[in-house]
Amino acid sequence: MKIATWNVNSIRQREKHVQRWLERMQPDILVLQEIKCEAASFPALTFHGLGYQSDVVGQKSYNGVAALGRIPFTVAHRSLPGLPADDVQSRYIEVEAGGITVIGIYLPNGNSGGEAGFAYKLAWMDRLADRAAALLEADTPFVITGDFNVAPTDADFAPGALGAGDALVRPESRARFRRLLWLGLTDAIRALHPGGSVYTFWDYQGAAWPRDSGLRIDHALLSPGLAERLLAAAPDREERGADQPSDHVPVLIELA
DNA sequence: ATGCCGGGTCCTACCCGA
Repeated sequence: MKIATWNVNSIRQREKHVQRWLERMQPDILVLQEIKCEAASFPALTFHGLGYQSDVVGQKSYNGVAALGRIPFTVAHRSLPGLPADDVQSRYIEVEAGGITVIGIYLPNGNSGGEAGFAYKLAWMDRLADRAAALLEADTPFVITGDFNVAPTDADFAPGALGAGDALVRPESRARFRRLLWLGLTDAIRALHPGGSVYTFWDYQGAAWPRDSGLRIDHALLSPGLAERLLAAAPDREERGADQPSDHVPVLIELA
């Protein structure tokens, strides 16, 4: 089973990129982040023509996530359980497919909005840990994948690519990421690539891509049973070299 | 740390991302 994630930075700008990538890689499930549109503007017909059903958690201008599947899937949640009822940010989709729960997330960046914006990120991560704990308690096989906006260790960003006060590396963000691991989840990319740079994002500015000044912030965390089935996990760097690319590349994992 | 790039939108100056 192949499960993938991709922050596309506007699906309307990246429709052709996603189409080509689906044809090339044939993931069973692909979750998307930062689609930056409402459901009515999502190019569902394009993907349907490739054999993919879709479900969209849309939002105008900002955020927005979606799931695409070439195997049947059902939607379990369109928002992160436990968040306040008046939270309007579209950042979470949870689907069930092939006997697995696939959670696609666009975790808040935390650098805008001052300390309140950072507190929102941390609260979101606390609710995510609650959700993971509930699924572990129920013995549900699951993967949480998407744009976590956390570089877990200093090996996960190029020297100089981030300042020490950045919300992507602040100790509070990293502590909450570690809590997910301590619950028993496996960081799929690091399990198979324990050393070195395995970046998933390169800024558009400052020639970050040609200098390979990247970040590893898109992740796939596996429940214990799925970790035993892990065959492959890697970002697809090739996509960053495409014409008019997203600043993130897809991350693909394969399970036996 | 930022806004050099590249999305978005009450359409064009300003907000946001990481």
